[in-house]
Amino acid sequence: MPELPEVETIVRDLKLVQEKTFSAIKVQDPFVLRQPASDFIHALKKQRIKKILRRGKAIVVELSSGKFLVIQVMMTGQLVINAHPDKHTRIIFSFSDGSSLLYNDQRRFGQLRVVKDLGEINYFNILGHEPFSKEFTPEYLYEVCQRSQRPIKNFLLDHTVVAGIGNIYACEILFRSGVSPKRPVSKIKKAETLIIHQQIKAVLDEAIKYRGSSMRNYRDGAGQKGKFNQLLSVYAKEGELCQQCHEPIVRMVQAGRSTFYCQRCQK
DNA sequence: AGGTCGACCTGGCAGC
DNA sequence: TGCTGCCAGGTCGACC
Repeated sequence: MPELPEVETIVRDLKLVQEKTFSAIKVQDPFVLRQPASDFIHALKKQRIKKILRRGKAIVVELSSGKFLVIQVMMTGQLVINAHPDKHTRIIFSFSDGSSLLYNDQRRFGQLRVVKDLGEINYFNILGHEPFSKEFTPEYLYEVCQRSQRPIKNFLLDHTVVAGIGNIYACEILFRSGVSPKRPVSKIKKAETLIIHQQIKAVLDEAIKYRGSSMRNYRDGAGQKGKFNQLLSVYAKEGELCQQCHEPIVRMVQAGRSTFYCQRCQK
């Protein structure tokens, strides 16, 4: 899905629908719901949106009933305000003031549901620290690294370790840190975890400022693409020359997913 | 028990 | 043009 910066951008854009009240919900494709459509509609109708926040890569909409609408957009989900429905529109939310919000999802991996308690969704129970929380310290990162032999790339993708980092930003963070994606985390020195910790925050923060990266499907709440692509150094740049040493960027597969890196700059 | 892999879906693109 | 195979931002459960 959209990773942390993209979901954060969507959540910020959704401030526009805060305080609005759902008047109608049209389920075009119940496949994306994790409960019967009638339950979903019933739980939302006439509810006012109190607050919208992000946890990991999930969007949490707090309703006036005290329940939560949870949206995981996964790879291709979009939430777009006041747009025209198309063939990928799965849910149409209408508000009492005449405005609307569409949930579009090409691949239908996304999931929506209304719950009383976030603990009903296991994702929230196992999620690690948020990168921008005070709990996410260099000491924490170093300590969890000691307990594993996995390559650092796979480790950064593990949302039970740290929430919100996906394939694009894991690659970029490691490039900026000068650390090879293959390095077993237990072999990473304390000074290096300090740099990686710093780069996690720096890369994600910068990507949020640029409203995320749009490789293919990602769009913000207004239906616009993110602009961080132009600042990517390695992701999807196989064969292009490293901006630092001019060696070609290499692609390899780790845990079934593409990793892009510079063999000379990342040790 | 930690870690990896395939499945879940649809569609775009490269190569033949 | 049309087919095949590969690839894609995530997550979970099965399996080693």
